[in-house]
Amino acid sequence: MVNTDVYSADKMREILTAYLEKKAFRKTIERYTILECICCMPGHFDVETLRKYVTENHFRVSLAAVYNTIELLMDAGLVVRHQFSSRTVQYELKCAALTHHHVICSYCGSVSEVKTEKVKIATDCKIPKFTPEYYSLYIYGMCSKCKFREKIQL
Amino acid sequence: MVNTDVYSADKMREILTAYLEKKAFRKTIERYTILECICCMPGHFDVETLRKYVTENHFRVSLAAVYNTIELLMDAGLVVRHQFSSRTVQYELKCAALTHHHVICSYCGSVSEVKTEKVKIATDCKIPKFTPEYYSLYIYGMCSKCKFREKIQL
DNA sequence: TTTACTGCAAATATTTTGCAATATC
DNA sequence: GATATTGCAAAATATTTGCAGTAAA
Repeated sequence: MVNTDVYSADKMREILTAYLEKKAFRKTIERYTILECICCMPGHFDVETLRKYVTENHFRVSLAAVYNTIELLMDAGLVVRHQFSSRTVQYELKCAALTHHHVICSYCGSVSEVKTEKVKIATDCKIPKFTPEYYSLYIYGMCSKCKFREKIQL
Repeated sequence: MVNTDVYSADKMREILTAYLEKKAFRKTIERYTILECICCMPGHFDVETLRKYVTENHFRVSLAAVYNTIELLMDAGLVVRHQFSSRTVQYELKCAALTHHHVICSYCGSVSEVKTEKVKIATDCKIPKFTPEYYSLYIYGMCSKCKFREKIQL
């Protein structure tokens, strides 16, 4: 059973600390600040938006540090990556991502969400030689706007 | 109910033709050749590999045409995009993708597959204002190799 | 004949890397 | 004090675009 609670910023800081200690990585201000900022950002974000947010609200960080840190936070299990369309890579707090799946309109590219409880994923067989930790489901289709647009053009 | 048959190359050519006619796009040799080549390629492929394959086996196509055509084939519902890791965008025939979900090791990045029938996805509620057409499920976790590696290091 | 599509090369966007400076351990 | 991590800028990579030429309708 996967835990779908949204963690507090405190809890996440603890997880990051435990991860850094286990891996013997350094506890830099940048790493904690970037995590802090991610916790403050609502929903999805991209690298540029995150960097702007950090820089404006706290202090200057280099692009390299942002990329490094996101990679590290993904490895620590705190952040996940999404690629909804070819252009933009987006990220999201993993504990937030666990609460919903993504619903993507193939026609206009709009992204919405559906609560995890409303979708059941059941693996009949255990996957051989694999221990699942996280399911990421993307539901593609046509949103009502595009459906309407299609209708009136016929 | 989603059709999970793997189409023949003929069937796909027909689908492409119907799509091009409906949209009043032109039937260029490049479009048919690229689709043909995709049908010959086993499993996933990236833009560069596809282009190399087309060029080596048939005739020279520009990168721009490859990008254009992949975009078009995705719109036609013949091809889907995957992004398993940050580096590589991969594509796959949609009718092939429908037969399996992707199982990705978060630690070493290896990608394997699990048959669609072995995983049940059930939406309890209809998704409001949305018509689903295609489900894409990524199962992240730890493969046996990484599990073993982790074990012997403890 | 018209113009959508291609090829080519340049432009843009995104991500990574090398190296010196800095901060953590 | 040793060195992992940062900042910066340059390099590498991936994708898009402008324009002239070609070919589909």
